[in-house]
Amino acid sequence: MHQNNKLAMLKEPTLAEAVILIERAFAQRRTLLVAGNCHVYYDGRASSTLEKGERLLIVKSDGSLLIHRPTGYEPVNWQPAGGVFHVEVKDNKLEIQGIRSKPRESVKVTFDEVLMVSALNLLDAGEFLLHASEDDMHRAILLKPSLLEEGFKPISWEKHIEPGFVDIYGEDKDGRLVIVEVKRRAASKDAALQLSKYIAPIKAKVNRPVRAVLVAPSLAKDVQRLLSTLGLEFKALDPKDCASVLKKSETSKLESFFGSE
Amino acid sequence: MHQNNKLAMLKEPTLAEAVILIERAFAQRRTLLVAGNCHVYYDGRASSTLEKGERLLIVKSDGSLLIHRPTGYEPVNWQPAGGVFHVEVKDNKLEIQGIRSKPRESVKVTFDEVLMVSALNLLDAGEFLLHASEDDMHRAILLKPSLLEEGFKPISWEKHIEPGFVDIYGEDKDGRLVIVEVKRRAASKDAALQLSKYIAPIKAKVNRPVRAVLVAPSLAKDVQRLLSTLGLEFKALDPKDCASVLKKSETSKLESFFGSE
DNA sequence: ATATGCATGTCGCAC
DNA sequence: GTGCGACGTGCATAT
Repeated sequence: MHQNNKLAMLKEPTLAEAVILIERAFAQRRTLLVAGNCHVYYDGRASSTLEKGERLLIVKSDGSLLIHRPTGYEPVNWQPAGGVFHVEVKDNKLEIQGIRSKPRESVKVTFDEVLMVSALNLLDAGEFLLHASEDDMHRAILLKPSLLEEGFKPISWEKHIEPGFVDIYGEDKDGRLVIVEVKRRAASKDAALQLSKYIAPIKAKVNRPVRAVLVAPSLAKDVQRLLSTLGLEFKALDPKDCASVLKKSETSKLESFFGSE
Repeated sequence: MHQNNKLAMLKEPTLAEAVILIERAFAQRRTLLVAGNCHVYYDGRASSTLEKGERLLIVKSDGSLLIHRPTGYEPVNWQPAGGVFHVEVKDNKLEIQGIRSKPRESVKVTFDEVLMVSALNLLDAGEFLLHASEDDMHRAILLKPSLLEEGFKPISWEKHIEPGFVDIYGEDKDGRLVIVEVKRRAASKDAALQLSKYIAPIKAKVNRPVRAVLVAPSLAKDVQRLLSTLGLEFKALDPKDCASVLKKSETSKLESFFGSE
């Protein structure tokens, strides 16, 4: 077995050899990888069985568990963080079981052959930044309301109006109220209906003209017609363009602080 | 390097050694694992950066890609199946890039240190079976309508009624129409609203009493009140109980075929 | 090809 | 703790 502070690994170990390394990986909270021939049972919110085949099992230091088949983006079985684990050799098979409470569920993986075991001590404090989320779109519109239309003045955002929250709430150049629903993907029928359900309650409260605008990069097939039926408007806006607006704003803030050259 | 038909792996290889194995893994469509210190850029539907840290990269034979940090169920970056990959050593760093079309996007992983590389030839034809989906609930009710209520007679399912599809559609023991919306989790406000929007169109068409029943294991906090407001009913039903009903039905079919002993 | 809705969704955030 | 909505959601299915 190769082993040092960062990495311990076994190639085609016996089950007895594997179980020792796996136990130590659990005890020391390493990232554990086990590749081999196994079957899997899951029971919890639903239940599933996976017949024998070769897969990769990953158990992370926070107690999350993933079982990956050789194809597919998604794990075939999994457990979110917080599981506790048990490993043993029984009937000449290596059993790894992860149990989670709230909700109560368990995954049992039974290997009859292990290709590889690896215990990794991964250190990762790197920052992760994502741009062009729906939240970026909100912020871009608040920062530069003309993205929606000239003369738009935001009043509030994430405002709670029964029956839910309105993304952005403002008034147009003629003083009419504007309700804005933002989507980072092509707006579906559902988005239009969601927006429409706010109109009546708000009209009832404010007693002045109310407009409702759906903001999204595009509209799904038949949503255009639905919009006119429901009396909604549409404004095309791309999430990545919003991210640029925010970035440019950061840059110009820096420029105003440090000078632009 | 350890190597055979199923498994090739390198512990703490030089970048030059790593690149050779990685290229071969791509060429032979192996499942590739690379653990090491890296940073990641993503650009496509959105964009992201991940600063340096130790992670596990997985590239599967179908061209899906996952980057896993040492904690968290979800990959921090990823690419669904269909990507094409390129690897090279540049500026004394190992770069692996995955590119996907439709939508156009790419993930670039740059390692400055590699802890481990592994290329696995995983064979997996095992069948996967899941029980207790929403679809199982539909089927259980159709098979045994008394799960909903005594005297219920299903007429159709997944019936298209503007503005969408009704899960199950039937009539009760008194001949009233019943619209059923099924949820496998606690029913939310949204589920109630979704169901309610079918009532008016259907009433307009059939000109006889219409009931609407929400079927779910439980109700979210304030949904009870909303139900009375909207004139909806609730029937508690657990997805796993539905799965048992289906399983028992399978068993009894087998029994009627083979005899129960 | 596009649109619609489920998912063992997961995750974060507000109440 | 529970509810609610976003997600680079992914994915299957129906049109």
